[in-house]
Amino acid sequence: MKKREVRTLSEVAELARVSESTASRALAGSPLVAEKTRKHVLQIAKLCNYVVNQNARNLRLKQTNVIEVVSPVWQNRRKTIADPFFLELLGAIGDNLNAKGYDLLLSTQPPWNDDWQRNPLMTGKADGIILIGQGASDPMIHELANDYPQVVVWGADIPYQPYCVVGSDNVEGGRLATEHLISVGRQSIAFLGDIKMPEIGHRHEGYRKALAEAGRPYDPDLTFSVPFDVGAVHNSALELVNSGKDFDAVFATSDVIAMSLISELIASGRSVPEDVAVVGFDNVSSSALYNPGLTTIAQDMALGGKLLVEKVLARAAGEEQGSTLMPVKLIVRSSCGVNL
Amino acid sequence: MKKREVRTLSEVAELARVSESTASRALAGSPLVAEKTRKHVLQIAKLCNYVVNQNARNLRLKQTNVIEVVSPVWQNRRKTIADPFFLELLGAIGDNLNAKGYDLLLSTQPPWNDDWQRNPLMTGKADGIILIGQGASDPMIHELANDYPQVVVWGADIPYQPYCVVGSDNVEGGRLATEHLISVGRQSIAFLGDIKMPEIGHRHEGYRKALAEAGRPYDPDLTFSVPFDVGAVHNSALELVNSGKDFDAVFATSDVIAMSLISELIASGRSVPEDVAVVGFDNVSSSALYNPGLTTIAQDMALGGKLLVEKVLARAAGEEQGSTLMPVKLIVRSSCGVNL
DNA sequence: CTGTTAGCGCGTTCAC
DNA sequence: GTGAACGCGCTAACAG
Repeated sequence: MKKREVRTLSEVAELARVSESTASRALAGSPLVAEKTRKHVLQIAKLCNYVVNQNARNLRLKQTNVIEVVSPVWQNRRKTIADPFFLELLGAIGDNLNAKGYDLLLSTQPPWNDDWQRNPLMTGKADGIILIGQGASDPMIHELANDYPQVVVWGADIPYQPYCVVGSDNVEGGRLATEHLISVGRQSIAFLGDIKMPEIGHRHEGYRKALAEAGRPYDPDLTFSVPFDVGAVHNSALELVNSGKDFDAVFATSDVIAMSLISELIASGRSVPEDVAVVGFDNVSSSALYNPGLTTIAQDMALGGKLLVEKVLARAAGEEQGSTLMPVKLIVRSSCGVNL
Repeated sequence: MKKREVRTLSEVAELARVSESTASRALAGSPLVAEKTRKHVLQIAKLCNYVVNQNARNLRLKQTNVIEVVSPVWQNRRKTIADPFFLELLGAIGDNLNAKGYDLLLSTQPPWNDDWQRNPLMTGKADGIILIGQGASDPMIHELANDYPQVVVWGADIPYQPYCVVGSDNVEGGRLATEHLISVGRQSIAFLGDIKMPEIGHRHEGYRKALAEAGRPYDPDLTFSVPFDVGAVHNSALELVNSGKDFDAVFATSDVIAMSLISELIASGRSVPEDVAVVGFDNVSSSALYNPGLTTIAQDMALGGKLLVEKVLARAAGEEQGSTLMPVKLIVRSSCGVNL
């Protein structure tokens, strides 16, 4: 079994009887080196299992080839349902980063914690940051993006905040969901989600828009605001279920929330979709496996990951990059019954 | 708005009218520096928003404060259901790493790809590696762990492979699941899962053990082996559903597989738990939200993350660390009906 | 084409 | 207590 001891460039150079520079050039595939000596150096390097020390290389090159991904969701992980949506988006980001030769540093803490010591751009740990979700930290993001252009966020495009964001067309998503519920003959449609979060706020806008388009009145009592926290999701679903309100449909603003709601509905003796139709949001992979199959609004996570990576790398390279709103799609399954 | 320009230690030293060494010592909190000058340097540093460059620091210290987490699951992500189980374990790992001041480098590629160039231990990118899952790459893991002790894997403890693994007692889990199905009065219990994967193999052992303990015969035709790949999960669930085999219970080896199966069962007109009882594995958070609530075997992901981190850091520090088998627990919900 | 020199930003000997 | 010098491992500028 060959030992994989880490060696230094100078050792390789010595063994190959060339200078460090030539060894370096050979390894980097520089055209400034003779084909013969290049082959020689490469062979020696392979022989002693040499690999360049990225740390030293990065120090010299003043770059890192690392992008940090931060999920505020994680800040209160213990209270939070591990939403598969995040994993799917993370996967897409990882794939795209990898394809471009970048590493992914995953952080559970926002960059502005510990008096900005956590900021990987300041500590030289990363070349850029992808922030997942804005929530309440929008002002901090604003400040961060103001100092560092190489920041991109996944979330809602808030007009007066001029940082680069990639996200779905949440207004249209909300509209589509609600429109579908209306088209399927439902009369009283409730809304379940934390409208203080920008993305959810937009979905609520779409909800009201669809109502208006159909000439329906908007009843504020049918909007149930729920923080993204497992106890609260549960409580709000319960609150809605036990509200005594008369509703025959619910637009739940995430698939996980929809599932939580449906399980409560069923526990309370109501059936889905017969008694109440439900549409979710995200098109998480398990929504197809749910019983009943969840009708939902699909976000294109693959495209999202691609765009986030493209933009953050472009910005790290000094280019300008604007925000992008991605189209959404209605996926019809069984949780709303059939068209009447 | 204050600019957060990255400055160097020598600049801070100059501004503080001390040498680089003293500045370095002051920032590191060394006792070799006078309290007065320490305060002074710190103030200057704060004033110009100085943060030490970790890259340079690490190069000097020959360490990285980074642990790489690799999930082979990701190698074929496009075909794979984003299993929430992974996200929950990842979260636990991240929390523990963070608490110890370590960063988490997430990799979609195993360290032995690209002729070992991906190995973060060789490139100086990380101090240790946590591998999630063994699957078919067991020989490569074996070789890797042989060269580098600072590797820990989540999976099944295969006796003849002497690397450090943390995992659940899968045999006992399989036994508990099957025993429950028996105790609930089921006669013909099928097994659904890819027994070529070590962990699933152990669960299958437990399945047979419970059967034997109850004096039941083992019918190989009731074991349906399914690769962890979305199409195949679906196909195998379908295969099982349409097999014509006479079964009134299924032990599905993950919650996601269980959900997929149940949705097929229902589509085929059978009801759960009345016609067939199902128990899953993992106790993923959404299993409580499923309809019907999924009876399952809980793995302690929080403990798992804690142990993985403790062991990898200990090993990176040169200490010995053996494998750990964690206890599992049966969580009874509605998918098996009530005890007869 | 190749070797010599210098320095990325920091921590740590060793003198004073 | 403090400063000067050195080197972590590598790449880029400059000669030749």
